[in-house]
Amino acid sequence: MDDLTEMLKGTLEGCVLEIIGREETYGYAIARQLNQLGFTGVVEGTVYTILLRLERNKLVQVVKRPSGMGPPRKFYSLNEAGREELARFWTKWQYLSSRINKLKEGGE
Amino acid sequence: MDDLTEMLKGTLEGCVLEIIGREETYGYAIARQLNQLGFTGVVEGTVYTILLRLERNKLVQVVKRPSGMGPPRKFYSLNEAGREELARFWTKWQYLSSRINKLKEGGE
DNA sequence: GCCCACTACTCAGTGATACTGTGTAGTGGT
DNA sequence: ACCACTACACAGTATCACTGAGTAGTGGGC
Repeated sequence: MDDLTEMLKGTLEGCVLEIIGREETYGYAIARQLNQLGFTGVVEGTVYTILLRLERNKLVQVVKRPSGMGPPRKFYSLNEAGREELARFWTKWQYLSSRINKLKEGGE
Repeated sequence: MDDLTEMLKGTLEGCVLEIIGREETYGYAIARQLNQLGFTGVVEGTVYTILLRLERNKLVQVVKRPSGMGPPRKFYSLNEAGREELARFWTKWQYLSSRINKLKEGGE
């Protein structure tokens, strides 16, 4: 698939929120999961910047735990603000994608 | 609706291409049409920057015509490269939106 | 013991995009 | 003369995904 970078803007962060909302997880695993989900070309560096942003914006709770497979991992889970942000994200996605699809189907 | 700015990145240009592809039209009209289609908050300045970019990237043909209602209008229509770009845009949209919707519906 | 692959995170800098604000200008109504 | 509406351009800003370089821990092959 072509480069999706620009189209991911504004949606990738929401996708990361969704993944974290399912179960407590960490950056390296999120990156691999995204790629497995078809978000090809999303590299680790990108995921880490999003995670640091989520932390800075106080949307997640962070716990550091030893790994056994390498350096310690930072596990992320959503707090109340994060769950609200995730809900807002899906509302916006629903709104926008429906408009775009209508435009695509020839709607005026 | 909340601010859609970030989510529009990478898709708004494609939407403008789609509108131009339907019939020859001009910036001011495109801006009003977008708002009518539910893309609220998209202002004229944004549309003009996109149009100038499309022109610079040689995806459109431009014709200037007097208006009778104000200053002359710049009418845009797609050339072959523009139609190809539009097709690529919809392919990418289809790909990405399907992945995101699958994620939303709880798919792993 | 030494290198290398894999795991795991950080951070400064880049490129692309939508938006803001300001300016210019033509037409028509009061 | 003034104002509203139409119509476009352009410099500057904010945000976001990405790049590249760096730091570290674990374990396997030689």
